[in-house]
Amino acid sequence: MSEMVLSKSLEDYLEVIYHIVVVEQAAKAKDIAQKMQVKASSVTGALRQLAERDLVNYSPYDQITLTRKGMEVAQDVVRRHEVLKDFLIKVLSIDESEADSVACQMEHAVTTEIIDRFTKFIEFVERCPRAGDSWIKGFDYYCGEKPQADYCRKCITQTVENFETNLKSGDEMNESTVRLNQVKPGSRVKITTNKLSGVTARRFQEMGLTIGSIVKVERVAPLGDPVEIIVKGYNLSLRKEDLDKIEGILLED
Amino acid sequence: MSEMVLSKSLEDYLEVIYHIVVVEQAAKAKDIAQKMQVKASSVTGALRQLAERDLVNYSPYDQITLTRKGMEVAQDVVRRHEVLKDFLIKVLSIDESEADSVACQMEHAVTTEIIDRFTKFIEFVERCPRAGDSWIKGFDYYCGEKPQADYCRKCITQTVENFETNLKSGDEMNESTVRLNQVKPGSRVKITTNKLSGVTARRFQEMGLTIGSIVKVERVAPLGDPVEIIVKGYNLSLRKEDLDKIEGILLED
DNA sequence: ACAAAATATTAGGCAAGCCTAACTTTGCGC
DNA sequence: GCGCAAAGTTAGGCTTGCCTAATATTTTGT
Ligand SMILES: [Mn+2]
Ligand SMILES: [Mn+2]
Ligand SMILES: [Mn+2]
Ligand SMILES: [Mn+2]
Repeated sequence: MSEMVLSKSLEDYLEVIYHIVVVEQAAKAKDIAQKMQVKASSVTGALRQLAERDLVNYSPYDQITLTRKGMEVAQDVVRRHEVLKDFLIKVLSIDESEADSVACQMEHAVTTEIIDRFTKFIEFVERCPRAGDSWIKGFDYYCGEKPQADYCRKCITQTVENFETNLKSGDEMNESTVRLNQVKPGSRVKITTNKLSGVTARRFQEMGLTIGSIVKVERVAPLGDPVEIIVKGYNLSLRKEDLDKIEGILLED
Repeated sequence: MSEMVLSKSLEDYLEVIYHIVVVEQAAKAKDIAQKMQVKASSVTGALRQLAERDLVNYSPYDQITLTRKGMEVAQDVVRRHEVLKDFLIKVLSIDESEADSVACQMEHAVTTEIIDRFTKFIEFVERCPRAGDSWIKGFDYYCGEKPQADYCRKCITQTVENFETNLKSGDEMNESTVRLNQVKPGSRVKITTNKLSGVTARRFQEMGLTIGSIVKVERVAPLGDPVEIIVKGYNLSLRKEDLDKIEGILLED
């Protein structure tokens, strides 16, 4: 068993299949070929390799779906892709379609630890009162023609405003992270952290409870357990001890 | 002629050869092999391809050097590498050796425009009074165990301090960019921008006047032209009109 | 129900990049 | 100058990942 190192190409196939099966219930070779920009015969070859590694359920002329393990790996690739794309768009202001294609190449170069670091960084930029949206706008401005003095005047003004607003409101961060088990029925949360592991982690991921997904807490049973949540349109019922390991950002209604 | 799209592998060979020839005067196949972690016979194959594209001067058993074009392309690859590595180390606090190996994979995925954006961003983080070193330290802290409230108190304090210091000193940026032709003899400058193009650009690059390199202005001739500078141990004599197109950060001392 | 069209697979081939093993060339010590 | 070790090259082979062409299967329309 062990390391399961996939080639860039196979990671991309997995990614493409993932994006198909979250919409349809099974992937067609033709659609995979079209999204991968390859001929159908290349898809057959890739599917054989993925099936050999137990990442897709496949046999000739049969339905193509992801196995449990395949779903897990695919989601990991997709997460790397999305985080990098987010960084390129939100922080560097690269345009969406270029960000997407560059992210899809970079995703194969980075470890999960580096992606976590990117995630934290984006989050930090969004939430730190010294940074935030206005700071990123400042960066755009800074990238312009003769920006320095002008930018800096704005920057310092903004700094003071932020400072005063923050002190007044008592809000130290721009948004607050909560654990899912602290959330009251009716609230929505954007998932940022998932510390579950093993089988439970997999199960939840498959149910759509992934980083970045938005979850609404629906009902809490009389004894606080189980808790019913809605994610991607599905109702799920989870034990409180598991919710404890999932964090997110509380969204305004 | 036109696009000259090199494979990742050939870009890496070029990069390795570059790093050798800036120290020795010619590259040995054995050393290339060792740095590329590849057998010597693979090097021969790569050299043939690079020679075919006019990037290296090579024929069997002969000296291996970079052509003008090869030097240019190599420096472009090296720049992509260094900028990404810098970002990973300075902004995300990834450790040096991992940053290096990840950068060497990412470098093949990014365009020059994206690299420019990274460069500007690193510069912005270093120079903006709202960010700077203390902000990045804040990020490290933020990544720790239970950091939020605590971090934010520091952050806000720091913001105010920065604000006051900046207002007092009248310095709006943490460091100031100067054009090389404005620099007085004896000063050192870290190059950040090079707007030269064509043959001149190439010549200067070859002489070691690259982004990030540190240059000392030695003497200015009576009429202000030429100017003598030291870069990477070499004395160079440049015309004032060219210096005009090069910018950098003035270093203390 | 069955032919035609669409979809998928197989077979065979090619390029890139690496390898090992066998060879040639170079250059150094004596 | 000569002989030998080190360095470099060539030949041939392997894997990955793509292709085209031919074949097989499934789906669709009547
Ligand atoms: Mn990809
Ligand atoms: Mn991708
Ligand atoms: Mn590289
Ligand atoms: Mn590199």
